[in-house]
Amino acid sequence: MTPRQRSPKQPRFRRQLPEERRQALILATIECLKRYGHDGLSVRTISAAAGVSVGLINHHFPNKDELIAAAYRYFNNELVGAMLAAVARAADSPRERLHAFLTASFSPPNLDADVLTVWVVFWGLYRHSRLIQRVHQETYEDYVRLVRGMLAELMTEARSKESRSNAARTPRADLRLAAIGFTALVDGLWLEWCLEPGTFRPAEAIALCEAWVGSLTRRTRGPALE
Amino acid sequence: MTPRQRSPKQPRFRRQLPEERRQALILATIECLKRYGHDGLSVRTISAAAGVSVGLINHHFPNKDELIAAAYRYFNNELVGAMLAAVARAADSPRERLHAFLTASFSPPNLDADVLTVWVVFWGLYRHSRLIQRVHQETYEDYVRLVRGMLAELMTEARSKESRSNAARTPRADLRLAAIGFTALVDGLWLEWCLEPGTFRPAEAIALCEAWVGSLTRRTRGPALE
DNA sequence: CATCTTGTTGTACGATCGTTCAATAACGTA
DNA sequence: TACGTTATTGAACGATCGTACAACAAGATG
Repeated sequence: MTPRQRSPKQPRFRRQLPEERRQALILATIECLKRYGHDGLSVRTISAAAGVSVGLINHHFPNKDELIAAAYRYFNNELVGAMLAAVARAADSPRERLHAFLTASFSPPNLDADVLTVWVVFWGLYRHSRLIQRVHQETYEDYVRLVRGMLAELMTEARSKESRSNAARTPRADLRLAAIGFTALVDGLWLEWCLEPGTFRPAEAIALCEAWVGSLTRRTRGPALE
Repeated sequence: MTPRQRSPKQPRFRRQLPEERRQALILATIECLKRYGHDGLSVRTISAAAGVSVGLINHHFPNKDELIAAAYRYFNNELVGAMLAAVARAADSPRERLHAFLTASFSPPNLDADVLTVWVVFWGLYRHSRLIQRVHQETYEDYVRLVRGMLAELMTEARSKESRSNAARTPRADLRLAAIGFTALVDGLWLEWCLEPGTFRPAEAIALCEAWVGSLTRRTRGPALE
């Protein structure tokens, strides 16, 4: 009987370093977001998921919004970090780097409906929360720089390989628009797949993106302008 | 003084037909969604925006979720209807129809950060609400059919114009992937603009989409497959 | 003008929200 | 072992949530 009875030496809880506990709460927040969407963002749900009492959140974070912003920062950094790592891991051919980027974009853990749920909730908070806006601004620029860098490599490579006569003709405006279009295509396909996974395979999404980049570099002006 | 004093014959409220009141509540719901995001979805906020007391919502709708689902249905129908109308209004050239579609997509009232806010909140509800899922399924298929129809026109036109020898070569798979890629590009650009309106102009988004479709129809296989 | 129907009001209720705070106890340190 | 620091608990608070419902009144009907 009473298998639940605590032996006298068994502590009822374990103290942790503030940094570790903060990280655990951040992970619990994201987990709740995946499981319950926006409704998962209550201190009671989060603290229960973290195996901790309600009051502890306000001991490690000034308020709930700061915890959510911290979770958003972690989530963003995780994504950008994974992308940077995937690209860095690939060979130094621009084409292979792009392929690595796309493969990472269209495979787990990124390609997951739960991940979309998390993003959507954060987007929903974006417009009315200065905190979320600031975190977005601070973390997203690394992602933009990565995309622009990859495309710039590809376009200069294609430019130098194609012809030596008009080597400097590709205008800067094309890189800007190319990055915009590429990001839109990747994000749009990712969104589409997460909303309805049955309609196409990840490999097809990668092929679509690579074909877009291909038609971009085959002719110097690309599909960016008619 | 007391300009607020009601003259004895002034009625304190006006009775309306259930259908009219329902519609007014739906419009108020969308308005609150635009203004306050997810936090605007409370019966008190909505009823205040509609100039009506709290209890009236539960008199015209079985519960709050049904009101939200009705608002989602209206919002979807409004968008799809505007798109169908814009395309129907255009001349019968497939190119012009596509242009009309893109122009409607990338101009007000669709191209609006407030509209994005509304979408994001609905997406956030999608995964955990059977009601929202059903409404989405019922209303979105018209949109998909419109896009597929436009692209099919363009591809068959390009096919017959290009060469009579291999007229029947364009595989069906290309239309499917083309529609997927096109939708992704349009939605992705739209999302990007709403999140950060300063980075590119609507006309540039339209040009990007038309260039994509152009490179799709120039060579029979298009950028869909390498 | 009296009557009836029913759209509308506004209070009340229980549940849940985020936050506060005094009490508790885990665990490093002397 | 005794002490001190502080991470942790859990009850309590006021606010707000969605819903129910009895009372009210607008407007059609006779």
